[in-house]
Amino acid sequence: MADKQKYKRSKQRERIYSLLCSTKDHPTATWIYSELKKEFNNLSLGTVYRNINILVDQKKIQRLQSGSSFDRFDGNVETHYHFICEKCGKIEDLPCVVLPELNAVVNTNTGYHTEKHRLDFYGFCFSCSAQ
Amino acid sequence: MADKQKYKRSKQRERIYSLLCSTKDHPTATWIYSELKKEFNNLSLGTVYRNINILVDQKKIQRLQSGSSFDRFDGNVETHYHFICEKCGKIEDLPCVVLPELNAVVNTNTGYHTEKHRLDFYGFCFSCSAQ
DNA sequence: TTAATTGCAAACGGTTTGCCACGTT
DNA sequence: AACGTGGCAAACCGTTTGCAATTAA
Repeated sequence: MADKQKYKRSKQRERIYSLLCSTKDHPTATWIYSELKKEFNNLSLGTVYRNINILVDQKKIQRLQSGSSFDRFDGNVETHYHFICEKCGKIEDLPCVVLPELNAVVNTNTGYHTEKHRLDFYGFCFSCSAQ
Repeated sequence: MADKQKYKRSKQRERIYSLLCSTKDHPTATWIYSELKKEFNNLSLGTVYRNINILVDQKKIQRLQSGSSFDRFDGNVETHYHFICEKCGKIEDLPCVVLPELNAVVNTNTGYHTEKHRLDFYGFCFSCSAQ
């Protein structure tokens, strides 16, 4: 995933991409694998993961994930928002007012009913932006 | 983690809880383990995980995580918000307007600089709330 | 005494990676 | 020819779990 990598075309990657664009679901790697296994008899899960990472690197698809790979825990159970450093992964509490009216926006403008949301802001923390 | 489980006290759990309350960082299980290993010589990581889950179950702490355990991917790289079903884990796109002014709120009211955020709403999807 | 908790080690499950053959340029 | 890609299987790593011994109620 180096910066100056030259990617070549591959049928598998193109199908993964078109498959992801053709659905409004938010597929998992395993689902993509089982779908494309029908077309590519010898497809392996490793290939799916490798290509997904390339596509994310190319910014053609996005990974829906909170940030770091392991769970983090918070002794503060009150709703509050977080600032997540895109470089070091540090999570900091935001001294911001929580906006319960966001729930109301969703409840009146969509068919969904919600009473809870999660809001994370991304950027560089002080020490990382100083570097 | 059944509903009518009666939890007994344990020194380890009480220290995990007080440790989580004493810091504004958002520790990982491994960090908690290495801190408390100093006090409990034979502490094991399994104990930390078990007690974390109990504390989450008791709603004394919160787990900072997006939802399901495996990554999901989206062919739509435009910023958009999601509705996540708390029961089945399904992720759906919200036909909502994105609110770039939320970034401005953070940038003017806190010391942080952000140009990107992620907003997830939680609730029950149509089929799960029908049940 | 009963049942929850612990430490230990093995198992789990999603993801990554090393290797070598194959495909693209 | 040079090098990215695929398939396969093993490795990785955070988390969970089975078990026997310990501890709280």
